[in-house]
Amino acid sequence: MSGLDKGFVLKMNEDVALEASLTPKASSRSQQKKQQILQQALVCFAEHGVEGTTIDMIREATQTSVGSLYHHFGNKDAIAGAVFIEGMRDFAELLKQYLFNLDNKVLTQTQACAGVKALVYANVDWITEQPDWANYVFHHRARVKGPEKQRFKGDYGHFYQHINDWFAPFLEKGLIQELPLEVLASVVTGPVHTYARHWLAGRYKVSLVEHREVFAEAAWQSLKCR
Amino acid sequence: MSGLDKGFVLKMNEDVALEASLTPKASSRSQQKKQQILQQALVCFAEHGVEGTTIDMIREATQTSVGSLYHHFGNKDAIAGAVFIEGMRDFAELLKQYLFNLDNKVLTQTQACAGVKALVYANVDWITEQPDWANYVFHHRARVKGPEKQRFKGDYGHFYQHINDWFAPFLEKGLIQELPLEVLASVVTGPVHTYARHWLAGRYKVSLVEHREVFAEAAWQSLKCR
DNA sequence: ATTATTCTAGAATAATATTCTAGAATAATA
DNA sequence: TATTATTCTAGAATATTATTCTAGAATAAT
Repeated sequence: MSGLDKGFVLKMNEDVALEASLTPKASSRSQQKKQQILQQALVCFAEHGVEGTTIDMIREATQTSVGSLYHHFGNKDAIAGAVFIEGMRDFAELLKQYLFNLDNKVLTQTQACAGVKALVYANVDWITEQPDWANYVFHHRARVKGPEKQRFKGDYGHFYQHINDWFAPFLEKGLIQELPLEVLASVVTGPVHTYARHWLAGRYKVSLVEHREVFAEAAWQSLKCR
Repeated sequence: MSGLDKGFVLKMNEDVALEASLTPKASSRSQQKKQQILQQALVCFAEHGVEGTTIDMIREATQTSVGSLYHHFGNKDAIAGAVFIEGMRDFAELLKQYLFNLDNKVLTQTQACAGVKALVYANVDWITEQPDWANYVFHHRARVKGPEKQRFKGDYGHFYQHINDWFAPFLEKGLIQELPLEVLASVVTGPVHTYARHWLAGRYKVSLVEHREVFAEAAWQSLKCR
């Protein structure tokens, strides 16, 4: 941990604080219920797909009532969207640890390489530890809608910015190729994600983690300046 | 064209012939209707998403009846699955042209590079020409179920094998890194697909095709032997 | 020309999401 | 602690949408 983690991680801190101040103490028990719903919903979704799971299944799995479900989330799709956001938050937490504990003051090639590889490692490791969540996140980004979508965009944008900032010095010093940010991101995560999608779907037999170093090395080779 | 295209392209030739022989001439008009349904379904899906489009929308768009829809396809999901398969077939057609017109008898680094880049070009160009279809294909592979899924698996497996065979000589001669096939595939298509997903979703502003050469070069750099 | 088959139509049915109303639990305030 | 306000739970009622079913029209086979 340390003093690094102030105010980013999807910049949820302010928002959570704000919400908490709007609805004084009410939450705790209620929040637990919401978490339980999201958790059980993920289980259902992983087993039957989002369309395949009925509200009634979630109701049964959480030992609650339709009224309660619709009270906490306005409709089925809002549950699906919330599961996505929760997953992304969990992933961001891990990535934060992997990247922001590295030093970006010493601008050596070794450090640039470590940074790039940290991105790959974080992806590989989270996907490996949370296969259901990862698979869900891969397929259901579009479930996030309306105001939730806007909020997520903002929060994730901040997070993305922090990553960008971390790498900026290395780019300036010419240790990493000067490509558009989106292209860099795609080159680093693309291969891992593509492999992961197939593996999670059962189409590839060798687990993602076995290629952890291969993907990390490939990413670095694509990005480093020659 | 030429003498290259015998019996692959998703190995549909035999099956189509078989089906045609089972239901002698019946098809033509019926097939046209099926095609029209798939086409209009894609339009609806692109606009409202699969869940967002009702059977009634498709019925209206195709000027037909529910009975007719359910006669041609057993249920809504079968329509969704068929749209996916049709899209993949269209893409495979293009890839075939790009790759199999190249020479793989002359085993030079230049030719190996051309082969790898052809894969990237085919992806970039098809996605650019058929953005709706591409976006659909990216998100709805899981819609293919039951016997259709098995058939698709077989057909696509054959196609994949042909690509593999094309590259085999270059691998043997040590012009391309000896990595597992799935890893090679992920490194080549991963960045393009990842960028494409974001672009198609409107999250990236610069169009995919503008990075065509960048992705092609990156793929080659990752794969070539040093 | 007759018969069989495939296709179209739309009403009837079934499955499922969503809304609504009443009351229970919990928190806020005095 | 008693009172009041708010949030939460429950399940029946309703609405939406997918699917089935039956009859008849169009097309193909003999």
